[in-house]
Formats: sequence, structure tokens, C-alpha cells
Amino acid sequence: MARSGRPRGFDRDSALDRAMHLFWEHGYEGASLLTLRRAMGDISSASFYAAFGSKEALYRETLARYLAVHGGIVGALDDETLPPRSRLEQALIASVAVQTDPAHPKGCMMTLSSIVSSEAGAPTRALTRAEREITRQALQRCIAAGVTAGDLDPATDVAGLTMLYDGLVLGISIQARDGVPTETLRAGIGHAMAAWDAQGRQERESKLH
Amino acid sequence: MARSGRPRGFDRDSALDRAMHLFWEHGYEGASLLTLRRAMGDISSASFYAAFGSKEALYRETLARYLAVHGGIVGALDDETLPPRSRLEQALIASVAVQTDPAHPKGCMMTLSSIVSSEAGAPTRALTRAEREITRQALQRCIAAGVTAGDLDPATDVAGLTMLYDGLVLGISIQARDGVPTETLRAGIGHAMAAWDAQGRQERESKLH
DNA sequence: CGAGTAATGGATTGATTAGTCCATAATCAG
DNA sequence: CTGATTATGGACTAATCAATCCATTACTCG
Repeated sequence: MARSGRPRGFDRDSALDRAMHLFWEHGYEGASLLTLRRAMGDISSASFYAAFGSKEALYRETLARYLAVHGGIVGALDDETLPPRSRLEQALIASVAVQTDPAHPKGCMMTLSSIVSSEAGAPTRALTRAEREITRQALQRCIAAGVTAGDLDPATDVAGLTMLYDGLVLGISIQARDGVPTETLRAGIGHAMAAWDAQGRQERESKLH
Repeated sequence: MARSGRPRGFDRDSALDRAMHLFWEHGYEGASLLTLRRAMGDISSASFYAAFGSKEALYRETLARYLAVHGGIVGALDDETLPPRSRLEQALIASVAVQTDPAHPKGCMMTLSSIVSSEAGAPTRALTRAEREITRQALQRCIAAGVTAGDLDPATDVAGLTMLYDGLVLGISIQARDGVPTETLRAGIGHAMAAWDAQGRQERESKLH
């Protein structure tokens, strides 16, 4: 049942998409209502607030969309059809691919768009921080699964290893922004996997000889 | 020879220090002139512009101060009195210590205070980006020194290994901001050193047997 | 058709942004 | 002391910020 009333004069979905790109590129506070509305198809202020409520509400909506469309690292980490080490490696590789894709702003929106801001931006800072925590926990689950699966030594320092991969993923956002080429970032991941392998069980080492 | 004219009514150095902390915490655009002036001892607008020129000039000055006082990772990496691997490890450990020090904002000012911003912030973005590039090059020099010293295999992928450590250092800023405890971050560094050791020369491995 | 409903254009709000202006005040050298 | 120099308080500007208001428009349902 379609609702009555004057129909919207713009495509809400594509407007949301353009807003997402602006927040991704310039951050929550760096994207002004004027630039947002302009990018969303020169919609009026009234149209904007009727459709999205407020700047913060729009940001929350675009971030949710970002995580659903581009932020699929958590899903990959929990995919139990692959062994834990492969899941981690694939997630890292996929993350680099997304973050350097020329089709959209470089780096990760969850990581970059609201880390530092004025006091007024505290709510959105808390929002992205909570999302980063979710990613961190997914990484930890994957590494813990490596221990459970017997691929990592039972005495492995799971928290420390988690921080290494989490730190790397976060850092890649800034490197991607700085223009570090995809191949270089991917090479870094190869070296990072050595940390996993160093925690491999004794029997793996004996296989080499 | 003291200059003539009415003397300044506030301590320029300590005002600079407080401004640095604000930029560090909230970023270049997140720190407004009002909050800056307030933190600098409730100095007037006229006093501010007479002493510092502009917001951007102040930011540049505080960033230079930050790098001189807190950003000493480059110096440690180039300190040739230590072997390359130790220099790297010590630099990483020192970086974690600074970035989680409760005496000032968490994370690194060079990394956090101007990554994303509106178009108006482009000059300061370029500034911090250039500084990050300098850090990156220092890391690369240290790793290349490891190859030269014979501690790393001559075939080592220097660029890739550089990206791993650079990414980690950058990521630690965000982790520190997110509240990850010092010990956990330090543990991550221990694991990261495994990537260096994995590139060690063959003779190191034979020593183990 | 007419009533109900929702979106629009466009003007407008008050707060905040960085930055300027000027008369006054406080120091210096001579 | 005088004159030069510099800093200060406080008012002020123009631009921009997010957000609101209202008359008008365009649609659906009965």
C-alpha cells in the first residue's frame, strides 16, 4: 500500500549513498550540511530534514549502510567454512582491497570518519568506537578459534596477537589515505602472517625437517 | 637587548603547550578559537592574533613542538649505537609508552589531529601527511639497515616489512584512543617482531638446532 | 470532486566560525 | 620627560553552521 502525500522528488537511496561518500571522505564534522545537500542532488534544507531528521541521524544511517556494504571484515572472520588462519588472511587482504578501491574514498569510514572531533561530536565518536570494538572482538574470536583448532599453541597470547592484527587493519586506513599503493599494503599483510606462524604448534615446526 | 613595547600578559610557551593539547585531543578543525583561547588562559582575540598570527600558524607551531617533544620515534630509529632490530623494537615500545601516557591525550598528534577534514583543512592535512611520510622513511631506513647489517635476509621485501610496522604504529594511535590498555598494545609489538625474525638469515635458524 | 497527507522552495533563525579594528595601556630608548 | 613600540580589552564583522517555519505543491484515498 503506497502512502498518500506528495512523492519525494529525489532518490533517497542514492542521496544516502552520496552522503556516505562525503562522510567517508571528510568525516562527520568535516562534511557540512551545505556540501551534503549539494552532493545529494541540491535538495533543499526542508527536504533534507523531512527525509533524514538531522545530520547525526543521517550519519548513523550512512555508517550502517557502509558497514553493510563495504565493512564486511567481521563476516569473513566468522566464516567457519575456512580454517581460522585463512579467514584472517583473507579478511586482511579483502580489507586492503576495499580500502584502496579507486571507486570510493580511501581507507575505512568506520575508522576515519569520527575518531577526533569537537565535544559536539562525542556521540558519533562513541558510535564508531563501539563498531571498532566489534571488529576487535571478531579478530579475537578468529585467533581464539586458531587455538581451539590446534593451529596455534595453547599458550598463545590471544589478546596481544589480536592487537597486532587490529592495529594493522586500523593503520592501513591511514596508509591508504596517505596514498600507499595497494601492492605495498598487501605485502605488509604477508609479513604480518608470520606472527601467526610463529605461534604455530611445535609439530608444525617439526614438519619442516 | 629587550624589545620595547608593552610586555605580553601571558606566558607564550605555556599557552602554546595548552593549545597543543587541544589540537592533539580534538584535531585541527575540532578545536575552535574560543576553546583554544580559553585554554590558553582566557586571552583575548587581539592577543591571540598578535602572538600567533592565525589558527593555522598556531597549529603548525604546536605540531612542530609536538614532534620535538613527544614525537621522537624517528630519532630512535636512526640511533646507530644500537643494532637495527633493537632500534625498531625500542622505537615501537617507546611509541606505545608515549601514546598511552595519562599525562596527555592518547594517541599520536601527528597521526590523529588532521587526517580527515573539510576542504578548508587541506593545508594541515598535507602537513601531517608529509610528517607521516618522514616517519615511514625512517622505518624503511632502519629495516634496510637490518639487511645491510646482515641481520635480515638480503632478499627481504623491505617495503612490505616497512608497511607492517608503519601500519602498526599508526593503528596504535587509534587503539590508544579507543582505550586499549598499554600492556595489551605492548604485547602486540612482541608479536610484530616475529615478522622481522621470520626474515632472519638462514644461519639464525640453524643456530636453533 | 474534496479531504487528508506528505514533500517542496525559499526565506529565516540564532549560534558559532575565524578574524579585524581601535582606543588604551604598558613597556622601551633617548 | 617624550616618542616609539607592542600588547590588551572589547566591540565588531562577514561567513558559515545546523536547523526551523510556512505557504505551496503533488500525490492517494474515498
